[in-house]
Amino acid sequence: VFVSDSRATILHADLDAFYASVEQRDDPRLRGRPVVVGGGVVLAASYEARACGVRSAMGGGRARRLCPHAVVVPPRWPAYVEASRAVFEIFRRTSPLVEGISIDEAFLDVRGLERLQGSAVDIAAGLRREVRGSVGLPITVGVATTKFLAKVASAVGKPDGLMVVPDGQERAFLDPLPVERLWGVGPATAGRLRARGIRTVGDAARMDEEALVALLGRALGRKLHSLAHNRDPRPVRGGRGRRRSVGSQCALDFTSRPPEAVDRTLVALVDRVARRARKGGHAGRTVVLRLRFGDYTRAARSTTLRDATADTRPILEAARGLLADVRPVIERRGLTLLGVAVSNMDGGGVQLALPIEGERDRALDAAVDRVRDRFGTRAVTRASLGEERERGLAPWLMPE
DNA sequence: TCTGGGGTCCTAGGACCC
DNA sequence: TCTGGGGTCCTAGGACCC
Repeated sequence: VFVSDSRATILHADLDAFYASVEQRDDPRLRGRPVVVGGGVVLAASYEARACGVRSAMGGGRARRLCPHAVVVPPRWPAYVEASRAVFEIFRRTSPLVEGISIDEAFLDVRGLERLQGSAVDIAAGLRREVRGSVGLPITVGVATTKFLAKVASAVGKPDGLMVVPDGQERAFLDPLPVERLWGVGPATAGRLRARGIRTVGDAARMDEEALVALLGRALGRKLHSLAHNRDPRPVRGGRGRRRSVGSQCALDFTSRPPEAVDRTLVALVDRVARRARKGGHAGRTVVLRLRFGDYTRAARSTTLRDATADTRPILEAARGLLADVRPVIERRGLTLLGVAVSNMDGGGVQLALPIEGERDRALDAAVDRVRDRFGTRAVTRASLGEERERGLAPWLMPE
């Protein structure tokens, strides 16, 4: 197919059953057999295991009941990180415009590469061959005119597939799909839609935007209305997106443990979060304590500091204060999960988190993005912002 | 269905300011 | 003294995603 003038140039590339596929690649005995990665909770299930109904995020006990002959293996994080790195290298060789979404998926915009590499479909096929050939993993690629539709296409094309939605065929492709395929429709939203008889994307597309807004709220209603019509203006953005929070949590039944044990866990969590924040050059103003109680209800408590920080001590102090406030609830209901996060990394407005030592340039880049986004101007550059700050014209850009 | 760990975004109400 | 409209920030909760 020659589609050099097609607008379908966005690729969504998604590794299939990623962790499980890495395990099958590295241990030939696992090939062709149902494989479950993770014991307590299923982190990934091979397609053989999925055939028995095993899904990720499922409890390990249920998975074993559904698929008694499955091989359960513990996760090997370093192997997954290395495999991901190798695949992303191929992504970046394929297109200069790559937006990573997670460890195993990315968007690529291949517009303008046709003369060099052939049509978007050719490029997608080549990408799949190369990932299979040099990394040894199956990958599915969706090709379409928008990010959203490329993602839907890859989901429909799984596993080990190539799914193209040609320019002009978008509605025909989307309409019959269940609404759950829309990004942002989970069990709760699907239930509300179903209660109104909306089962397919086509049903949603036929609704007025106001009706969807009335049903689901402003943001979600508008978004779903747009997506159902394949309106998704988001460009593929290269580079790292700006991180909004850094957190860590630990699921554990603390009910029979003394308060000192809870505090020790808190200290360890804060230490890990602060370390990771510093390593990534992040600092935030809001400290969040996440809790799950004995009855599996959840709660979060937060407090906002005067200044952004990535230091262990102020974060720990704040977290201890929050914990003390919820102590009575914990004593009544028990505690089964404790988490700490540092968020509010941009301090609101266009203000920037305090940069950690050595992070000046990255902080300036982020400030440039932020100002451009906020004011819709391209007139600002890193040099001009840095200069403004230096001359004291915009001290809020990078408080030190 | 007996539930991990890492995140994102949205909503709503209250405090506060002009 | 009472009131309006417009805005920001903070907190809490919820839904969703991988």
